[in-house]
Amino acid sequence: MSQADDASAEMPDLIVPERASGYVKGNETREAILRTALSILIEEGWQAMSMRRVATDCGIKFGNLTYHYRTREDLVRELLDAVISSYEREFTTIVHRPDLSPEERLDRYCRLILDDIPSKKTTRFFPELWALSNHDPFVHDRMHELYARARAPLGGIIAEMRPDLSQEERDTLALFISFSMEGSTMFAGFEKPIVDRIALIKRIAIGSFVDLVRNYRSVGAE
Amino acid sequence: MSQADDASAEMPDLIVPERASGYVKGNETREAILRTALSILIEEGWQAMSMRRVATDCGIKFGNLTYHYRTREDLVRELLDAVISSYEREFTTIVHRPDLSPEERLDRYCRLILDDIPSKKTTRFFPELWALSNHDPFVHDRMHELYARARAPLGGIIAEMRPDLSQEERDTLALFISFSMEGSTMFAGFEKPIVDRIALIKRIAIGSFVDLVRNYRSVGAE
DNA sequence: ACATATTTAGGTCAGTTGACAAGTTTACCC
DNA sequence: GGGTAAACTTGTCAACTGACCTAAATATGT
Repeated sequence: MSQADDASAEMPDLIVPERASGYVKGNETREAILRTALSILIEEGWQAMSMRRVATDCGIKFGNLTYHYRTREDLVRELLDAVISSYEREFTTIVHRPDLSPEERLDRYCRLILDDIPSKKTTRFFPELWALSNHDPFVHDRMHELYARARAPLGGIIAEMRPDLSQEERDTLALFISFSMEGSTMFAGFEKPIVDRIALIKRIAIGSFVDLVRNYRSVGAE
Repeated sequence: MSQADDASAEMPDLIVPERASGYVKGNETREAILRTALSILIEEGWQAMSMRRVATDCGIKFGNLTYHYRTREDLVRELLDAVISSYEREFTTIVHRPDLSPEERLDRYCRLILDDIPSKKTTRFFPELWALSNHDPFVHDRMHELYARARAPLGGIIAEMRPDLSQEERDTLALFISFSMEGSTMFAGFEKPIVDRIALIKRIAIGSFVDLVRNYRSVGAE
């Protein structure tokens, strides 16, 4: 369960779209390229991730890199897609346990996300993504697509707990819970000030979310 | 000059440390430089904010810019400090109203922050700051210093409401409320998907926070 | 008005960047 | 094994970056 340690920070999960060329070498190289690029992005940030730097760190020639990714934007797009896809997979294969009560599943969902926050990959990657999404419509759309998908199971749980609420209210509750946890990245993330208090944070957060969904009163209701 | 005018029109607040040289022209120029730099940062992101670009947009010569800020890092540091200082001032001159109940002050505090989220300056600046803080210790420390200061009044309110709690628990409650609101930036910020639901967001968030502080139970207490 | 410190202009410099255009080598299929 | 497409190498290109340096213009205190 502990994602903070080991090599997961340096060799993060990546879902690389295979190119149907019949050759395997190219796909391997592309995966190596994306892994290297992500590593640089995580370790040193956006500006350090130049094409030449990626090629050098990856151990391939610059020309070879430009063969696989003709422009830098091509590389960036596929990198973001690969990383985002890995999170999608992580979040869709969960909380499908009809034996648990909605409250228990809400607890597990939040715990899963909060457990992931302190990982180096998550702490470093998402702020870069947020910043980039402010200036790149493609990144913006792709990112919110991911968030909507990651939020979906939460919406389902809330719908079970509160069938009396409107769709909009349920969606907004899910959204609030979701971005509340995202906000912890800068404080409870990797090498952040309060990593030691993360257990208490989890207790407060999850308790608050469960209470919120259970006791939320609609605008009109009195 | 045109860019600088745009900048001053959209984000008036910027606290530029005056350099005690007796000359006023230089201070004016430095303010114009920082305003221009912030404008570029907000409009086009980090990498677009080169020294030459700042000089051009500011309407001054490149050499003049390098006179005022010998290196790019000097410029960046003073820019971040200037912007952060403006937020500090904004957040410390509030909620000093003994006539209001703690609950009301908590409400106002949260409302103040949430009202600021959709502004272009806040939506664009902070993600850049978060990303940068992951790779620059100076930015990291300065940022968390700001957050700690902005969180202080919240801690005071919570202390009034819950004198039974330990310092750590109160601090962590304040932290949770604080970063919960920060997380809304990517979703309820400027030109973000759900700006139209922001009223409901505020209702949910503030209601949830008030309930949390009121009803939070310590770990040991049963 | 003068002397002095501050501010601005102009230019040079080496280094890096991304895109591109040839080539050569390698891997795969029949 | 030979043919072909993919994978890779090598080199060039213009553009841009930040740091630096010197001289001119300007503002300030007296």
